[in-house]
Amino acid sequence: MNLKQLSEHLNLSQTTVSRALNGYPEVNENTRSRVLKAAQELNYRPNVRAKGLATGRALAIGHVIPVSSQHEMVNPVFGDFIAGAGESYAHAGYDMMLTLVPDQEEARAYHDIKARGTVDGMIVHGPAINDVRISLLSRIGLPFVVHGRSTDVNLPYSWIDVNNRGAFERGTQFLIELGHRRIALLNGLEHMDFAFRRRKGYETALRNNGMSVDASLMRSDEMTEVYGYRATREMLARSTRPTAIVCSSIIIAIGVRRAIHDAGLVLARDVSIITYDDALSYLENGDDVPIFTALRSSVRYAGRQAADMLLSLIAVPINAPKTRLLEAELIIGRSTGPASN
Amino acid sequence: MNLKQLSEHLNLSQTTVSRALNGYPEVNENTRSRVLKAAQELNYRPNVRAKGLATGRALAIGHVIPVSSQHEMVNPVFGDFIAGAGESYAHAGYDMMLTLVPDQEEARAYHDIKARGTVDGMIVHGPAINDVRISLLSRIGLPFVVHGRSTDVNLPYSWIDVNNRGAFERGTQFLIELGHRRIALLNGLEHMDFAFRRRKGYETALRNNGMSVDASLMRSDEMTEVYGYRATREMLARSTRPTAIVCSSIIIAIGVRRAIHDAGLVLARDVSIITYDDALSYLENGDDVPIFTALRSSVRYAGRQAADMLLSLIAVPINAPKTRLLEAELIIGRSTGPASN
DNA sequence: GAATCACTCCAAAGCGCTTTGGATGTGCAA
DNA sequence: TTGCACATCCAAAGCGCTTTGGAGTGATTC
Repeated sequence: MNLKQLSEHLNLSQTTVSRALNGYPEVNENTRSRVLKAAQELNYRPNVRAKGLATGRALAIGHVIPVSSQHEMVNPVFGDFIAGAGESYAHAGYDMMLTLVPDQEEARAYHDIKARGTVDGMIVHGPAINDVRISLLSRIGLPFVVHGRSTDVNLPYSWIDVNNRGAFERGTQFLIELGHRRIALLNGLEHMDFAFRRRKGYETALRNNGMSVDASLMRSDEMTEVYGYRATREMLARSTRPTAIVCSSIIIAIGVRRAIHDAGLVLARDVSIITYDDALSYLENGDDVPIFTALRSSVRYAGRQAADMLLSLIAVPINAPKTRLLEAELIIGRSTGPASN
Repeated sequence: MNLKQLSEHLNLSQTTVSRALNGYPEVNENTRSRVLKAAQELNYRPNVRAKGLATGRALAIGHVIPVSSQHEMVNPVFGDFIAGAGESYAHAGYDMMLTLVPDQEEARAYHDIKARGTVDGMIVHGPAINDVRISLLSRIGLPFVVHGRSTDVNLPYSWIDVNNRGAFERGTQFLIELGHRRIALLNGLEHMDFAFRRRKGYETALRNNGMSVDASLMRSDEMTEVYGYRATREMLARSTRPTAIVCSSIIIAIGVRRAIHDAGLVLARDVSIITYDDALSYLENGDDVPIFTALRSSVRYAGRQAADMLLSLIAVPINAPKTRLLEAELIIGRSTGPASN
């Protein structure tokens, strides 16, 4: 069933039917309801490609998912972010287009996508420090929203981010107030902007309290369970082991907990953990009482906000960049306690 | 830069340029290389929408992601499956289109997608027992591949699946041979086909060994860490607690491990765990020595295979349904030991 | 020398929609 | 009655591509 058939069936022109369906004023209300009724009954759906060709809009949003080429790893927060964004797209009648790209090829991928004309806008995932993609996309002229920010980029651009620095400063401060002095940081890869900011927050808290920053207590890697385990096992084997560990992901924290158990130590009593928590649907941080003391911010919510932001940028393109800074909340769970020595 | 501009720049017709770019024979090789060179230099990319309109093909594959409406949960294996599939699509020049749909509305979603004409084929995720979507898609006439199978559907259809039943039979048998007699099952939701088959496998192993199936040792729910924790805590509190637990997901197993620790018990010595492991990139089951004894099959690999299968079905539509049954391998880790009593 | 053929190329139609630029009809003021 | 505004509708162009149905040119065949 296409427009032509529908309009013949109604004895109307394609013009009128099209206008009736798209809510234009120059059509009689009786006619409009006739059209809508018939469209409903005949299960008519406009062909998106044709519509896109005619309007120049693709009615789709692109997500370029960087896949770590060394680790072949997809960021686990991705599913929930997408779930949030998908809700907004569905409401607005937009499709979501995914492209998975090895992280070095991202720049080319954006060019391709622009040239192919399959999307009206993009969400940029996983910004690094001084990320080239931002100036690239600005030049390309495709509306975009960054999930995160990029330190050292001084172009204006739209983003939604969590206050990573503030969150980690607060989390670290919390541990310091519990008496901890040897506090380790198991961070994500620090060329990533979020990880960079988290380290800054961690360091700020230490310095604010007159403590020195000890490089041997800081790690930076792809955020897996095994990483958390190994790094912790190694640190706990030292003569002066850390009494608290700050993790950049609940998955790391799970590995840390395993290492603590394996070492015959008790969580919260011997070693405290505080972790960042993206509130992933399948990795809820406990139910009534949180497992981990955590800095929580829902990545799903961020996805929905990012999508809304992008859709409004597309609707009114003259807009100045929009930004939104979310605060993570500190959740007290059962993984922290006063320093043991 | 579009075809018209490119062809004017080359002093050729659009026809010839189009044919040169698409590898048709009726064009002089000198001309073709001239065209290719110019296209390269001018960074020409055909507009996908226009191409799709003209050919009737969308050059995109649809994935409808069911979102559990009660739990707002996105299946965590999804990211890795997509990563695998994405590799195949990229090679073939296909885009990937995602639609997130509350699980009750799935049927309508497929109709919409077909009518909108945005995709050439679909991957069906998370099939239930007797899943209506299979007959629906057959009727709609859109090529599709199911990730999983659907018991009680007797139409022919293409699928790729793991031998869930065999895997769980084998895993349970392994525990029985270690002397376990009270073996619990923490399964996924059993209206889902994979979970149904897993239970069958588990029960088969018990029966084969003359053991009875004890409903109080079986749970079925959304596969989260908290579920694993709660169910285990509750079972361990009984007078006759299970000595081994079979889990349908490594995330459940992580919750189970936590409950075992919390109960003051020791993994493998007091309680054994064997789990299904999708080989998720961010939840690797340890490195050298696996954390959990597991039935492992890479969901990423399945994604790639599913995509290849679908692309070949699209290329040669007359094909009979393709099917592929993967075997999970049994990995011996440190979560299993002889029964303690 | 005419007919045939292979090789190259092109003009134009068509994919399903939107949108421009009227056309037609009606009511009302002058 | 004329003129005009307004409401309602339509024909046709155009979005960027593919593909059909030739057309032109030498070379080959008889």
